Amino acid sequence: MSHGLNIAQQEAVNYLQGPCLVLAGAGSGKTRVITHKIGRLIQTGLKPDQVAAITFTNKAAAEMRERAKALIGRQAKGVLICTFHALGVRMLRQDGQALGLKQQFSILDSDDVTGIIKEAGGSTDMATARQWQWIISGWKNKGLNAAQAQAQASGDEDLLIAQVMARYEERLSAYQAVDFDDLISLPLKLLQEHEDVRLKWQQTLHHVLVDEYQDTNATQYEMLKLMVGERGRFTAVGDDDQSIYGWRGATLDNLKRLPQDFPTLKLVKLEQNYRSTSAILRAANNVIGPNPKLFPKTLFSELGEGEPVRVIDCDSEEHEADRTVARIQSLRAGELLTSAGAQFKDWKDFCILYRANHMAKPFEKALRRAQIPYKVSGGQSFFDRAEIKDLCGWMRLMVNNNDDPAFLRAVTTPKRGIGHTTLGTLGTFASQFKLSLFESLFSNSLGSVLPAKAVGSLHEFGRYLNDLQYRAQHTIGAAAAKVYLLDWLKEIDYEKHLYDGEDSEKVAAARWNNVLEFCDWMSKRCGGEIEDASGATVEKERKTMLEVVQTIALLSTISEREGDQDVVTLSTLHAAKGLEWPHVVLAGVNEGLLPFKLDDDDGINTDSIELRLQEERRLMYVGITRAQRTLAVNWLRRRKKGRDTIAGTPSRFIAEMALDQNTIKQSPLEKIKALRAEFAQRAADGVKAQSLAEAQYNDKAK
DNA sequence: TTTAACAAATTTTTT
DNA sequence: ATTTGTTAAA
Repeated sequence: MSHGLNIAQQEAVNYLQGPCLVLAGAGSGKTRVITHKIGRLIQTGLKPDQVAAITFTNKAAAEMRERAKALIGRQAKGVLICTFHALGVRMLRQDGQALGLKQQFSILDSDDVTGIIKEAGGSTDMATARQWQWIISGWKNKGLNAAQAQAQASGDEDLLIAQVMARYEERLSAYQAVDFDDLISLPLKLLQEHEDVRLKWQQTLHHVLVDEYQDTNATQYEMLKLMVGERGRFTAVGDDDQSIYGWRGATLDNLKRLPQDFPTLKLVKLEQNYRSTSAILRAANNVIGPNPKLFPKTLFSELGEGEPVRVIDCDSEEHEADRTVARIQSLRAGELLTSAGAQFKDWKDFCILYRANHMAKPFEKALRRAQIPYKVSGGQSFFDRAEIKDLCGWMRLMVNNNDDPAFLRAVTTPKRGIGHTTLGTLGTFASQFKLSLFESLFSNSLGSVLPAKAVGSLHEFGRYLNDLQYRAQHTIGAAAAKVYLLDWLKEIDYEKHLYDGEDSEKVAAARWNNVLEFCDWMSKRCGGEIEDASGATVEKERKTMLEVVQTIALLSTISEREGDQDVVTLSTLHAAKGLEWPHVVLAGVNEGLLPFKLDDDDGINTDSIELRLQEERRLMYVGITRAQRTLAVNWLRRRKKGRDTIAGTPSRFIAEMALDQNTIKQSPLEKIKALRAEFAQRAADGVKAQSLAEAQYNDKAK
């Protein structure tokens, strides 16, 4: 099992006795180590289902499963490879009853959560609701419940939010629903308070591998500790330089504490990079250099110097997109390369990375104009689309009648003469009698608070839902599911609803297409026959529709086979972690974007500016190290900010890359430095950057 | 009371 | 440019 591994990798794979921490630098083959170690564990006699590998994203889990399958064959199927959250769902479905959670609980997406918090807060607007949601989530990730949050609250606002949190939690349990944070904190509670459950999981899982360990938060670490128990049979793989989820509660403390909590911890460092050229790696090392080191390591590459890193200055977002498209086309034609070597001519060899989702738009436009196929990953997911959320609302309500957010969505789509006034009264009625909205539909005293007409429409809706529910229980397998779904859509006349709601026929058609795709996907998931990678037909476990619906909230992507599409990738830096491309363009590397504006303390972010800067630097590092052969770094002279345009300054990280003078053709390093100094001076003088940009622009016009 | 049309305001990163 | 709150018509 150790063929093709270097010494350090072998060491990590073969150490099975106890806790093991693998410090894996970027591109050092950490997925390889994990998959080989899974194989090794099975080779030494463990059954596949005694091994678990936990990843951070669904995508990473999918890839891991793929790689494991390639290495050890069909046995990989039995290995539990999933995200922390998916593992949490599994635990709660199996043993959640011990916490008073019924098996058919709902998982709320973050929009649902915002809505509930808004309600729980009384008269709060959307923006503050989001802020509070953020803060509450932060508390939950630290393992605090509402009462504890109240106890540690500092200041009136914290106290108020803690009270809202208490009401929010009440509602969740009334709805029999959980949010994303609960998927970690509730299983943790389960393991803490129920010894039988804890022992069961400890006996089941003989070895747990954790990928991207640096991104775990406090509750995840506690959960891991309880899962592996005293014996501490686990392998944590991570890189402190790639920790970019601090804003989500991830903490490097977990890395620091590991050697203390497990004194027998075996430490292995992977320092050879197999991904990038020396030129790229040097830039990466220079950027990360100023950050304090938890475990010092020196990455090296044997792939040779390679192409110099390019810095490209652009006039605007549109200009940047055009230049980037031109660059991609040139590279595909074999131009721009100073040295011969393997060329990468497929669209899928190219990737454009940026800080924030909305930055994808200009690139999408330019790529479409140039007729280059592309995909946007890590943006708005398929399941965030309004039409899909409509359908999921119906299904969630079918699975869990107490799911009030789902009720509200379903009852109003399509419009059936029930509006907010009726729903408002229904809502107060329901909370008065401590019923869910759906339950109160059938209450006898409903007629005393609502006009007969409204009661009639509500009853009709309720009866229809019961009917749907009944049919869903008897619908098993892909073919039946498909018929069921299409019948349902016809009955509620959803297609008409889409065309009515959209003034552009094209958009409506696209939405309807999404709906059909969703039905297709749903029915496939219901099992029966499914084609696997090789096109062979594989029998999958058959599931009822209800079972499938429950897992939807966790998924972010619908296409399971996106790897083999030959398309250019657009992605956020965060979503790009763990991935690599021959040619990478980092877009919008400006002060204020990357690093993101660090100045204003809005009171939400408790971390110091220095800590936040360090995380931004790691983000830049992650971006640079995605590249295998060529890397271009763009910055904007003028960029849009809200409605108006402001002057752009190159990111300090560009200077920190310490590129060779002569490698910066378009924009010499000195020029960047001078420009930055100039802007800094102006800012100090109190001159608004905007007016400076105006002046520059006018100069150019002359 | 519902629904459609209109005005206003809002952009970090993900499960 | 999209999405939320507001107002007017049905």
